[in-house]
Amino acid sequence: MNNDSDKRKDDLKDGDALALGQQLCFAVYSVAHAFNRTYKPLLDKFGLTYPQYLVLLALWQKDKMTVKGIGEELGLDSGTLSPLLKRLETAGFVSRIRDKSDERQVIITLTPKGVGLKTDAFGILMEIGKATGCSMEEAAALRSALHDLNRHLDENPQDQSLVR
Amino acid sequence: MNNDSDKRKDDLKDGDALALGQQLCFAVYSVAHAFNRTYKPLLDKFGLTYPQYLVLLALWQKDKMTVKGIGEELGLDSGTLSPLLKRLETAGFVSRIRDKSDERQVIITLTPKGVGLKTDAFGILMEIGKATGCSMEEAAALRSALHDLNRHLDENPQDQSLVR
DNA sequence: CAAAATTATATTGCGTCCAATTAAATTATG
DNA sequence: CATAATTTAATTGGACGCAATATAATTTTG
Repeated sequence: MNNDSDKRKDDLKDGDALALGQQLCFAVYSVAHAFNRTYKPLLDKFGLTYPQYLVLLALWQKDKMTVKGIGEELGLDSGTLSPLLKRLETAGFVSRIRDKSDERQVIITLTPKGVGLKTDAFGILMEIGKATGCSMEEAAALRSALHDLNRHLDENPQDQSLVR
Repeated sequence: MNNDSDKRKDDLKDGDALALGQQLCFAVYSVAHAFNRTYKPLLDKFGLTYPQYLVLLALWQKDKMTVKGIGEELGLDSGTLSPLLKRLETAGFVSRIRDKSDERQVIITLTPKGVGLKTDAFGILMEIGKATGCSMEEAAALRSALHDLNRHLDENPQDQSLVR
């Protein structure tokens, strides 16, 4: 059923706030995919996926972390990491050894092959740097803005409707 | 303090360029996950996932798109969209009808239920806006920077190392 | 027109992701 | 010190995301 005010519903002053192009979340979503596409051919040479590469980045900073420790660094849980780490182990980049003093924990350690890959990572870093088209300063500024955004989103009070 | 030669082993000029915190890609990756976590409780109320919500956003802008058309809007292929759209159909948000004039194409159309959800989407938009902690201007600036980055990454010449 | 090439969608397989559950080990408590 | 509560990983199931392949419809070309 029509009336003469049909059109008004979607003429909000600023165009349509629900347009994909106006959504910050979609911009982030798209860039995340774009990074993935850019990394893929570089990481394929080593048989790595991007999340696997992130785990190696974490281990190059601090070797011998537990699964939980890696999860905290990357924001991933054991549901993601357990199978991922098994694949890294099968590929020979890390070892998984249960902590003798606390058998609940599994210590992830870089193998020599895993350590050796760090050298190649600088090449990847360079390629990605070029691909972004950002200067160091631009990249730093963008990173900073994203860190702030991340902090805000994570501080977001969880859904209160279910909290007694 | 220690002997000044101690720290030389890993001082590649600017600290460690491979640190997770210094990687723009990881900042983007983390924010994408953070957005997902923020959206989840809001979308759960409607039984939607975030990618499904993106499809609806696209259809609210332009209804009756083909699978390919939606894929171009969102940067997704049929491997992702075919099952996703079936779930949206099963949930009653869209219909999938093969184009009579070109039976290769499937036209995705919003059902009344799918159209009706647009009203609720404004509420979600508001919640997300609050959660970002960004002003309109900050969000617009960040979006713009991300669009530039996206463009650069997608323009990145494909791996030339295999091309002779 | 018939064969070949192209296009649009669907399917399969693998690797994330996350929620929920399970199992084992450790710590806290009565 | 025995049991309850907590902690850590692993597992399971559902949903992306993408590469590779398959299938059917359309267009191109010889």
